[in-house]
Amino acid sequence: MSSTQLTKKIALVDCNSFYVSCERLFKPSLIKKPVIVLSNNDGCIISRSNEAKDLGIKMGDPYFKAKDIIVKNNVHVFSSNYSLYGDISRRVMRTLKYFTSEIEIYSIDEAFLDLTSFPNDLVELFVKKIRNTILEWTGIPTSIGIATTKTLSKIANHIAKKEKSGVVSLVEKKNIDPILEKININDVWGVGKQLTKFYIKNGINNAKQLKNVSNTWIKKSSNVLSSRTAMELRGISCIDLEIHQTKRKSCCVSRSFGKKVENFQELKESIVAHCLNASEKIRSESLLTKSITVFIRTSPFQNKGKYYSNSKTIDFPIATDNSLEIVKTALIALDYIFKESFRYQKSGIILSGLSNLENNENLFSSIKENKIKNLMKSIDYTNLKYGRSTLSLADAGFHKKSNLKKEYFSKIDTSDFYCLPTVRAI
DNA sequence: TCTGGGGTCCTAGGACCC
DNA sequence: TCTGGGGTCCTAGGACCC
Repeated sequence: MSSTQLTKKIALVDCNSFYVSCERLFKPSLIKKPVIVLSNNDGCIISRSNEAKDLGIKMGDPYFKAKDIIVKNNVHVFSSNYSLYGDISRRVMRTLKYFTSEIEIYSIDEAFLDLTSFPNDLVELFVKKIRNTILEWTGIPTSIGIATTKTLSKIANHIAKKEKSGVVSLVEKKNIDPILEKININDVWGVGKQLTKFYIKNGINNAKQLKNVSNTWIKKSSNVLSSRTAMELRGISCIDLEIHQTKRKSCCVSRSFGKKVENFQELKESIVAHCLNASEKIRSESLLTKSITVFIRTSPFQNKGKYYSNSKTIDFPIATDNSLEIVKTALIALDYIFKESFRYQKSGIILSGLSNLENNENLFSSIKENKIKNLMKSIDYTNLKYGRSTLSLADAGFHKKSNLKKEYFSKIDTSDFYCLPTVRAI
């Protein structure tokens, strides 16, 4: 095998305007039209079609601030439909796995592939085939960037987004400096708001300049992560692909309220609902939690009324996945931090110190515990079969209309039989 | 009037020990 | 009355990602 065969080749596959693309699947008339998708509560803009980007609509902007542009330009608006996006995402990832098992699913719409074993001259052709297959099998357009490190593949992908072919490889490029020079420092993976400010202050404005800065200086003035980024720009791979799925270490469930909440009862109901949600999640992944954090806060954006934000963490005596115990503990924590006469905007819980159920077979497990285990199992089974919160706790409130705004919901659920479109023969 | 949700990792600083 | 220094562990908060 020649040495070129061994060049590290990492591809980053990224779905274009993913949430927008998912909505377009069911409304093809929206292709080439400006479309945006909003976050929970129709709060922020979290996905934009290229046409919407061209109108100057910014990622993360609050919806109400962009409303003028949206109305004036007839931008199509959707509330987010996460179960749809999750399902489409699984289809995309399954398609990728059909091509290679050397894959790290990085987010709902991105995956890294290790294509090192492919000959350099065939790799571009191969990813074009991948791209076409994803489009054909799922209807989702993607961009693919290939390079010798993760950070460089991000940059290749960034460029691919603007190419018609949707594919860009930097692997065989002798000198990529002219390319790196055109990449703004804040577009480099791992460089956020704070680092951007810091780098610009020190005369580092683009990826090429960061690449040429000394490691010791970066480490001294920032941290190891930043020096890794610079190394990766030099083509030295420091961030490995995580091919094997690792279990998560924490599980957070939180929501903003559609309408501000002032009374304790309503806050309590939201916390109970979050707990049931989170404990169901960790049980489905065979995890136990060591501690729970409850947090509540008022809106940080409103000047009227004072700001209040607080949290409380409580450890469990023994790691648990028992909804009842988790709820009970959460309510004790809530009692600690709740204060009257604030207009609460958000509440949430975090389960942390998660560990494997199998490694925790407890010597003291009693008949009572087995009963609880069986109860949890049947709750999960019922809710899976008949829909979320068929079985719940009285504390979560009865038949409550959820305090969540979703004005532009597409009402499509690809995992629900009753949402199948009907076709009639004429 | 209206500003999302869910993760990971690193570091500084305090507590504690010898 | 004088009052060290170094190590480890833990946690809260910050920065980053999508």
